[in-house]
Amino acid sequence: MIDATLELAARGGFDAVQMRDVAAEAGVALGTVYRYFESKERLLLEANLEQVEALRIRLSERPPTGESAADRVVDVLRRATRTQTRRPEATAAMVRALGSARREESDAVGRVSEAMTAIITGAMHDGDPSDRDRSVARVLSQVWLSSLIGWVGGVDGPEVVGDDLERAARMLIS
Amino acid sequence: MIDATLELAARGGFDAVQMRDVAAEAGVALGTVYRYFESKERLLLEANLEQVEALRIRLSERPPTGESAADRVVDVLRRATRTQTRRPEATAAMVRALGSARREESDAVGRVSEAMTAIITGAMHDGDPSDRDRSVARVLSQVWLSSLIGWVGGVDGPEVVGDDLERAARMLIS
DNA sequence: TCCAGAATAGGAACGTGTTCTCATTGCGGG
DNA sequence: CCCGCAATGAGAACACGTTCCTATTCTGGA
Repeated sequence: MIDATLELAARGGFDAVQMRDVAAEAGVALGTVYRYFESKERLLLEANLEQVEALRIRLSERPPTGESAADRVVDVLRRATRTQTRRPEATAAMVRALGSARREESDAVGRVSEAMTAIITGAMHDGDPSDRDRSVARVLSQVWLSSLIGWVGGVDGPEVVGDDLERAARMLIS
Repeated sequence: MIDATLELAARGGFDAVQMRDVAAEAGVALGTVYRYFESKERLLLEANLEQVEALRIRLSERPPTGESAADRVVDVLRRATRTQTRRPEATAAMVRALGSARREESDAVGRVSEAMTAIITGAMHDGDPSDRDRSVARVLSQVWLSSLIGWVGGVDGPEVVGDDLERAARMLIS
């Protein structure tokens, strides 16, 4: 079902992910989709979580390059952003699910946000992150989300996401 | 119509703002609402813009206190956050509209975002903001949005919004 | 005052997320 | 093998955002 979701999302964004179509594409009944995902938002959030986890795995295989912590963080964020802006419709669908989540999906939103923060702290240096590291990473993940919202909402162009993140990272990481 | 929207939003959040009810509460027909607001999101965004502008006016009447730029920015952000967390349902409705906006509403989202950024630069010091000021203010407005999303989505408590903003402001403003 | 055109009221209708019902299928224990 | 029960299929039904249509009301200019 998540594969079907990603497929439909990649094709036409949030609106193209219609629960009846997800069911049909996955070869199950509509009720079965709702048996495992309580809402369309949750379905997209779980799909998003899978993508973020995949990114984390890719990063562990090919760690970021760069001398300083700031360079490594920027490298990670730019790579992530490039991946996301390459599949605009799918990203837009998942970002919209993130931005319009209700309380029922707070756990899924929290997991996505934690995964993004962990990716950033992981790029800073080996070992446990300090409190300040965590604060910086949290801010960067917030900039990340807001910037993506601005992009999928048509306010900014896709290059703005990476630029926003780089500027923020360089200001925050001495 | 915007008053009716705010009234309904304050009562029950995003889901309580039903276009038929907005029309009834405002004493107009449903088609009339759609004549002036092309979608529910736009209606909520215009309502949000009104609130943000009202905040800007309040701030110009009672400017932020504080010796340093950082203190003044924190003061402004905390006051704004307190206003927002006092009306949780109404804020949740407007934040959800911000987070799920489509391209058609990009102008409204852009205006809200610019207004928030202007509020922050205005708190820093008199006169024109420098490029760095603008960058800092943009990051803070992005943290603001993401943090509100986390709060209305039930991921974080209301106090986290102000704390996030204060931490970010103190890290960014020397 | 009267007319043309815009604005509005009132409400039907459509699409899609969500819920619900009921029949059918698949499965583990007797 | 058969029963009980959970999972699923299939689809109807409902709610609400959105669109559309028609009759009525309002408004500004001749």
